[in-house]
Amino acid sequence: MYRTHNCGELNIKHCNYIVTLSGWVDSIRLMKNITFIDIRDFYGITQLLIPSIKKKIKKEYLIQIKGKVVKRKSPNYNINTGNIEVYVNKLKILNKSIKIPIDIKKEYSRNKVNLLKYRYLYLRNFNLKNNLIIKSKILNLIRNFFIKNNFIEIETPLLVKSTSEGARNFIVPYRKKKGYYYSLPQSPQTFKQLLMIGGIDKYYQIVKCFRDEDIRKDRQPEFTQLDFELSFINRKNIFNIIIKFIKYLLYKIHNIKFINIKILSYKYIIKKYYTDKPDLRFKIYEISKKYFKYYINSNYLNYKIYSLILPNYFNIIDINKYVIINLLKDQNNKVLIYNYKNSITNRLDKKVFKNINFIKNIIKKEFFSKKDLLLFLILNDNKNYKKLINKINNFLLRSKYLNNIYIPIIIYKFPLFKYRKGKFYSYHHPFTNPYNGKLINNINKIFADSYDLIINGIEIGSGSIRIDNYNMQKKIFNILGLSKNIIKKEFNYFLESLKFGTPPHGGMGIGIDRLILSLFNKKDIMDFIAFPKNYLNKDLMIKAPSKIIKI
RNA sequence: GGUUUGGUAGUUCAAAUUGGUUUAGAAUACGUGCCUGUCACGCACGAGGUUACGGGUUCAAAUCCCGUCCAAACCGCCA
Repeated sequence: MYRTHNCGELNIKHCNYIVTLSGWVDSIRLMKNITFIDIRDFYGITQLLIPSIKKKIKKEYLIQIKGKVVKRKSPNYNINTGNIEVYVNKLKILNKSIKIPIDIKKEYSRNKVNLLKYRYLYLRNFNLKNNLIIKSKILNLIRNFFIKNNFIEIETPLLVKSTSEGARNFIVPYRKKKGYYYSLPQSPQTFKQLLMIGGIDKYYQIVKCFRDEDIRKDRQPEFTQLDFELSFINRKNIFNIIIKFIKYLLYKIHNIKFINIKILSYKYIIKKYYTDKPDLRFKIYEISKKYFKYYINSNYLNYKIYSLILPNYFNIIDINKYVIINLLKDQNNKVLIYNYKNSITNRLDKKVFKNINFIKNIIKKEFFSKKDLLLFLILNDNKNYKKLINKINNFLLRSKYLNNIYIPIIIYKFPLFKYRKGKFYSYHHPFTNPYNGKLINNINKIFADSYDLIINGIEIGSGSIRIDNYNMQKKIFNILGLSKNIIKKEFNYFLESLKFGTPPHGGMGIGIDRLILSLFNKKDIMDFIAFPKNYLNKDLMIKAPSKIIKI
């Protein structure tokens, strides 16, 4: 027997037990007549006490010991097993280790070669290991949620057909006929729609997807997606499921019971935040010059004025210090602070503003609660004001007060197409239904029945109500400029399928790694993948891609 | 595909102002020894470098130039 207990479970209750433990040597503290060894396994660290050590033990040796659990003279409160130690009387080396090329305990900056090359060693790192545990738990929660809601998990093929639409495909040569290829799927899109046509009412799948594009901090060439699709639903039905799902996760993970998920149109979002993935944990935006003549005094016409809404979870004293110190470096800049109270008592800085309604309006529309604050940042219109705003923005984003705040948004009513280089492209994908099921002549003004889920500025997933009508699908392909030949070769099977009584259906794909990033306020997708690829889409550990060795 | 930055002990990083005798350092890891209570143990000593590789310029190259390889960030791309 290799062990009676693991290295993370022994405590004061186990005193006088004779135990056997196996694990890696985490650290050695050697003295003349006494030696301490920290032994580590998946579950934790236990201190061993060895009166006289005879064997040569080095770091990362795998050892097995037998001994008695005793109370420590001086406890270490930093670890779970800190009250006890094991008085060793048998020690066996199970496997030796050479000097290791990375420092397991260290937190490295991103993407060091050795972290990827010796990824199996860095998996022994406490944080990385914990991240993988988190991911496993979340996958479990996801499955629970969908099973509870009567979805069934169905696998779709990974060897599929290459299409000219969308991201580049990874291709796989076909052995039986030269010049023919499979492609790895970018998503199970058409397959899940075919499942709906096949009468599978509610489907979900946790599935690998592949996109041959360059990576970013939140992007890998192969990634895991939560994919789901349902029949006989409309947009609102799906929003309800998304809301229920996010609430479920936040409750199970962070014990957050009340959360307000906003549903906003694309038009509104873009107009207001100039981005389709805003982070609403605080709001900072420039007040458009067109309002100036009504609301701003003429002395300030040449200034840039930003409004900054700070919800009550910020510590205003900290923010004050930073924002004001930064802004007032240049004496011409100015900061004005309003809360709910002094805006209704009509406090007005007459030097700057003409009209209190301006301020009241912002407060009415933008405040989450009456404890929020509205700051006006009145900036000299020199070249540095953008840098300053950026700095403040970054400062707020890094703030510890944001750590447990989640503001999910569902954005809907995207454009159906985007026009680029003389061609129309699908904004979402070519199977998306138009917003009210009808096309109009002005293609630029057609909206889509599609939606994105954003949490704290991270795009978690997107989906749509799909086209369930043969003619509509054909029209969309035509607008996209797909030739008859391409339609026939790439999508014939799909078009055909729409002729057989297709149910109304829709769904969504959610990037699981990004979901985790947003739920844990993390930035780097690699931290949640056991064996990630580097910036050239290479695996430095197994050295892939590689030439094929012919035997 | 484009732009930019970088490659120095096993590892993480410095310095070496414009080429000039620098001992190319530190921390950590490693080795040897000392230490009865450590827990990031401590202390002493030691070993460790063809400055990524190849070529060029020069009396002289870590430093300047060219090429190759490797790495990082951003843009493009991600229907």
